[in-house]
Amino acid sequence: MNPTIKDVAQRAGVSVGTVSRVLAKNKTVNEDIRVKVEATIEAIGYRPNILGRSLRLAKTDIIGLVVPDITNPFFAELAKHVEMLASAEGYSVLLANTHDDPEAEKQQIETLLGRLPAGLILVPVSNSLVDGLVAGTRTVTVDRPLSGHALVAVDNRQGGYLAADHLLSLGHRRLGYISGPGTTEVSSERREGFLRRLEAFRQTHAGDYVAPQIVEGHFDYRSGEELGKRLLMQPAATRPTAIATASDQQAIGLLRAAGDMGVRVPNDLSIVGFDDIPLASLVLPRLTTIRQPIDEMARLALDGVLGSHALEEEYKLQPVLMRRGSCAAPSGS
Amino acid sequence: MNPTIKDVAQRAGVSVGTVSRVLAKNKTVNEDIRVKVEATIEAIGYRPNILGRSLRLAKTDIIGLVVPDITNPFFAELAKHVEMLASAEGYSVLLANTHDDPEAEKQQIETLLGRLPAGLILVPVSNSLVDGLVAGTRTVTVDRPLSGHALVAVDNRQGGYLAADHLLSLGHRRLGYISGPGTTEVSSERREGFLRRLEAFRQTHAGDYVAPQIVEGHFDYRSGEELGKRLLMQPAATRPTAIATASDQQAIGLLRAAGDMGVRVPNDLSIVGFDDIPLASLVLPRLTTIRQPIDEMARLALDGVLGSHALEEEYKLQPVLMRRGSCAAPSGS
DNA sequence: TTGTCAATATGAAACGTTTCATCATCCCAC
DNA sequence: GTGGGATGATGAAACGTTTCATATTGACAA
Repeated sequence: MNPTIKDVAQRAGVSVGTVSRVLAKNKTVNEDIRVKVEATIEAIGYRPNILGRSLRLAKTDIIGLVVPDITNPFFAELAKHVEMLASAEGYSVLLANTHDDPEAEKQQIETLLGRLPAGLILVPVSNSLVDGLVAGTRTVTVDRPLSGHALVAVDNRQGGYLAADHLLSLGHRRLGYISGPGTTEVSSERREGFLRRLEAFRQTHAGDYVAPQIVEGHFDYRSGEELGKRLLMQPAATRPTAIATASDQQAIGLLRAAGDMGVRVPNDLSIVGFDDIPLASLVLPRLTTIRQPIDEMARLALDGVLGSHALEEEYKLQPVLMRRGSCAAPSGS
Repeated sequence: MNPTIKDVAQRAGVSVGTVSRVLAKNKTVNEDIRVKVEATIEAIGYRPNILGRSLRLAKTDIIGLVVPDITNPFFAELAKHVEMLASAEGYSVLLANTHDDPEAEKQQIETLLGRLPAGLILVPVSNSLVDGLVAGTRTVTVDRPLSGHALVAVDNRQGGYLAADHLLSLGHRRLGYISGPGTTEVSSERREGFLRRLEAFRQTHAGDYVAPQIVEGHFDYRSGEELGKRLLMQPAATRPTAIATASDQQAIGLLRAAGDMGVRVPNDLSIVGFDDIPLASLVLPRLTTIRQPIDEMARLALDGVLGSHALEEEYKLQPVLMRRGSCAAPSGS
């Protein structure tokens, strides 16, 4: 088997306690001995057994990361940043997928907690608190709130607001909105922000105001495509000249629907997405979208989980509008 | 703190050894006692401490998964399947990104090995063997080979062959090929397969044969776009009527380049990708591509790592051509 | 010389399991 | 009634650390 601290101690002619203190770096240890022990460690290729240490210290160097679906580019991006930052601090990341299933989520979180992680970063799918979640582990939720826990998220209302504002200022009046599942807070906040801006517009331009057409589905490509078709299937006179979506995936699905139906973007239809996933700037046309500063979110989440200070309740970040090629003034104007 | 096995033993009036045997399920234990112990466990909410167990057993329930970039849809898909299968077997997945950097890879693998994983699933970026990697942990590489280790991969030559075959049979003669980095085996195999089919064609249709135009870059979107532009910038008379790529990301980049330059797909240009990432069937037009059976690859990799049988050297899977909308007969015909 | 203090090494306990060699019961055959 | 198997519980050791109380040493002051 691998050499243990005992082997090092024996070979270096000191006690295991001393070796341990050498390992701990900051402890006071006689220089000569330190050198000898370090040489021995090098010589026999000793690597501390992390299990022994963790058992003794009753904590691990592991961060649990629970996401609905790692295949979703937004969460993949989150995972990448979390992993980068965590490994820079000597932590490893344990990945779990919930597939948007509350039952699976509960299961996953429970086995994760069983591994005594240093902290948990969670994108929750349900509001059902897992037993012991509150008590035990430092937990930060990302993107979606979970009562009783710190949340790192973008200001979704502001995001929806920006999308509507951009389209209105380009001159669009007949707007469509492709929403995410009505049950999720994220989704309703984005929609709310969108509607709030429209409402403000109505206050000042009552005559010019047109009620938006809203459809609702999932956050994924397919849903964007289907709902997009539904909105675009109308005669040109009533069909929206611009559509905002609750996710870039939806927006890309919508792009596809538009292409299928011969609706040109941005000439006949303007589109603004949400998230700014990497692909957003690679589709044709490049997608105008509301960017979530996901690197910043990862950093805050990890700081929250690893930091020793008390957890804030909410870290709301400001989304920003990325103007690209999928929006233009309506063709009539 | 959490209740320990000692608490259970004490409360149930038995020894810790007995509780342990109850936990082990398959051991012989008196029925009454079993019931009482289980009740006690339930009553005080005892959860075995996994660190104590792992230390004693000198092994963990953790699978290390090392990929170049979790943001790449292909690896995200791999991670999803590995995680699903692993968690069904009671294992958790530790995720590490190497960013295609050999130094980072070495670092990541070393800290991973320090955690004594039950096995390692690795998409290697370099051929430098990590010390102790061979000796210690059951390791399976995926997608790319690493000498001395089991490999799960698609038959890349066959994939390239299929792509060329499809394009030839549609009537294309002036072919282009966008390759991945020449240094990677995966990339050269795909290209090789492509060229082999062309060579066979030349044998039988020497007069009809045109040498393919080959460009080389990275596997990502951007590279596909740039290299695509380079190929398409030629006058229509010499420009390829069909291009195969080494990845779907490249193909999607190429799609974008074509769109930018007013080259219509599939009318003016046929495209066939490689991988069949989820997005492939969602772009417009839907991408004809060489599919890697990634779920199967994940299953084989996990079986290899967890199974007790000796590791095979190679599991080569057969890729399959997915005919979708990005290919058509050349417009002249 | 003795006492004191600082510096630093030591040994053992503790973390929570599993396992193995013992030990206690009980039942049955003779 | 005794011997001997089964059956099943027990106690202790072991896994590899860290830490804490204790021991050792040397220097220096009184």
